[in-house]
Amino acid sequence: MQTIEELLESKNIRVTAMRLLIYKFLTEKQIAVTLSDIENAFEKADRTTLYRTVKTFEEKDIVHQIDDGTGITKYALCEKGCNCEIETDLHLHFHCNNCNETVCLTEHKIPQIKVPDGFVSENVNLVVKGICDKCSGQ
Amino acid sequence: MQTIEELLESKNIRVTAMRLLIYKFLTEKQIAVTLSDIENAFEKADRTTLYRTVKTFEEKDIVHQIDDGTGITKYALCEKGCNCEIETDLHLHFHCNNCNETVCLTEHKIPQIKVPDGFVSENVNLVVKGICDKCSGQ
DNA sequence: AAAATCAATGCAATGGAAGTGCAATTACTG
DNA sequence: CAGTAATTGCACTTCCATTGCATTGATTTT
Repeated sequence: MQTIEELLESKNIRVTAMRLLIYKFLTEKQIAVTLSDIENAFEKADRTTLYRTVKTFEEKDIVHQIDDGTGITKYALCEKGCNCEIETDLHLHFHCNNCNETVCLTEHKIPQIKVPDGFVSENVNLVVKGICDKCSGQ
Repeated sequence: MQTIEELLESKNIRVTAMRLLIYKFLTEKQIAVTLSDIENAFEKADRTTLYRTVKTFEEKDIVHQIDDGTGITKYALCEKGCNCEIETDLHLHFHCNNCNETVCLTEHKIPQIKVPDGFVSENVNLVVKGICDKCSGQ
């Protein structure tokens, strides 16, 4: 079990107060968050800083970007089983039409998608929309 | 074989010169187009008109919206086999990282996606990225 | 056919999100 | 401790989506 400081250092990311806070925020949220979500959580910090922090995390494969079809890019921590640095990894995300939350279903692998002759598949983005477990249970 | 006029009327859309032109443009393009694409094709027309025309087509299930991950929404004509009015229809689109074009692969059905207990799947958006047939053939 | 009604179009403006340049600050290195 | 490099904050810019309102055009009613 390594600390957040150790994790950042192992990824060659300079440890700053801001980065620790944002990382902590991401671990607490179990869902994918937008930049605005982070912005609302840290009203003191500048939006650009948050933007660039997340971009840094993304470059270093600490978070991955999610396009769930809402038009707003979301970010989520890469967990064990999330090999998003590998181009061919299949990202499966679930977007709830009710609560508008998006979760990563990293443990749910999806089958290989066949494409017609001549097409070369490099990456797959799969977003399932519907009602999530929290909303369907009510 | 029905004319465009008849098609629009059957969908309760008033026939105007603009709408006929835009529909014709969409049939000629075999790929999904952005609003800007349409704008460039009709420089005389106002952007708002084009926007609202496409939105009207979308409401009446003449075109469907595609989110291919470029951040810009694209539109494509619904063809036979494209039952996008049906919530459970699987939209499979291919986005070429080389020429930046997006095509509908309506004839390529994808397998049922399993989601964890408690989750209810209503809709699936699947975008495959890679190199399209035109670009890979070069 | 003219008047009245309703939809479609064009113009102007707004809003939201992504991204950039630069100066100031903060953290590392020798 | 001085110098260097990275980080942060502020001010802008850009791009696309969207809306309000006035005007034009088409359809219906009398």
